[in-house]
Amino acid sequence: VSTSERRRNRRGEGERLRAEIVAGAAALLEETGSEEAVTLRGVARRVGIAAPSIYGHFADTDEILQAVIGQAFGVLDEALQRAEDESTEEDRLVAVCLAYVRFARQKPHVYRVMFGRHRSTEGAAVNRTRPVDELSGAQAFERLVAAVCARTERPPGAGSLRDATVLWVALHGYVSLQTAVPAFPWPPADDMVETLIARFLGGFGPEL
Amino acid sequence: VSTSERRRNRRGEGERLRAEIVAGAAALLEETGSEEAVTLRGVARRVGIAAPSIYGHFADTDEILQAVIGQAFGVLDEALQRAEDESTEEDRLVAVCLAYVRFARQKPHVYRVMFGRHRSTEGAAVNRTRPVDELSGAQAFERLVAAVCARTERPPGAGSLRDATVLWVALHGYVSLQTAVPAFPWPPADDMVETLIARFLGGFGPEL
DNA sequence: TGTACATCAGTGAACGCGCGTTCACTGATGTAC
DNA sequence: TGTACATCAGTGAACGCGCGTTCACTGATGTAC
Repeated sequence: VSTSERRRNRRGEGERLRAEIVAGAAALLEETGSEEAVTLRGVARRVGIAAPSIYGHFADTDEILQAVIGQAFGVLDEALQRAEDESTEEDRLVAVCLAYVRFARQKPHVYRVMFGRHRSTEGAAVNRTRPVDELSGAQAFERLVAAVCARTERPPGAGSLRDATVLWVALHGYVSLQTAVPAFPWPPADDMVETLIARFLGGFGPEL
Repeated sequence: VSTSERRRNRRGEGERLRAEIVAGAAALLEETGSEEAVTLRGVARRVGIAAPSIYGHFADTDEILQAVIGQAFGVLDEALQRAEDESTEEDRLVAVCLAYVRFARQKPHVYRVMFGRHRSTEGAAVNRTRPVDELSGAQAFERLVAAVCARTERPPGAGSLRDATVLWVALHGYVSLQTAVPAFPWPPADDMVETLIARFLGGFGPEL
């Protein structure tokens, strides 16, 4: 995302601007730390285009944010997959959890928007529980479930859904609070992740 | 917070408006679910006064939000204290945790603002860890520490700070995600809290 | 007890600003002949 | 190979709106005499 002069895209490559807009909005969000700073005109300035040029690709600012969120879920999933691939079954859970925490710490404000907005319109029905695999982030969550199963040496099932939920909740609480209240005396991230896993999967953490 | 006609406060009672502004801002935040909806003019409309009337009590909108947050921390602390008072040492931890969760569920958007904004300016130094008791919510946190100690039958100390941190992180993650992703198949709140505490204490939750 | 006056609580009109959105447009680029 | 043309990618100016903020003000209320 540079500030240098923009060259108009060639014919047939108009879709490139779409990607630039998403990248610009993500950068703007992460830099300012404020969702309110992500305005249509603000994004246009950041990308280096005239404001109306956005309408060719997005109907409104919310659509841009949705695209930012969607892309971020993809990046998160890739990070978890890499952690999966580069770990043994034994240390997979730690690796996946650390990758999750690292993702959240690298893009704290994008992360906050991913998991901090009330998304009541997700799917058709409101006030209705849906299967996990229909929600955004489903793939990432499934990786966590798989890593839990690898660690507890149990087959996937309702129990591992519960286990993964408990662990997810703890990881999310950790990274969110660390971003929001940096002045709190947090333990080092590795320690914290290990402790969370040990405690919430029924083992004993260090120093307990 | 009514919409009925306002009567001008009598002499010497001008401070009443301050409280009305804070209440109006909190109501507006909770109803709209959006921090962006809490504008100076919006709050004035909600309270039923002219916009400039606010300047007698607050310098800007952020000051109003700070007051809302401060008051909410007071309410949270009172709720936890009530839970303390009405419980035995044995079931104190469950009672305090449930009170925390209930508070967050009753005012989910106020809660989100309390713990979701990056407060880098808290205290003088930036990027610097501070003792817990200098942060907002310190009293509430101390109640959690005390409840953990009551349950583990250990004296307060570094270990219980760590314990309370781990539990806090889990509770916060739970209530935040439940608000943000209501479509996720969450277990009932009581089950979830019990599971979190049971796991956290190194025991075994139900169905594990 | 009455009355003039200072003060307090709050107002109404006006401003400049950035926002989202519309409209007619421009100019480069590829294509048909 | 040249040229007319359609199309594509993006622009500039303008609009109405709600916002924060200022300013001089109003009118009720308590107080001093």
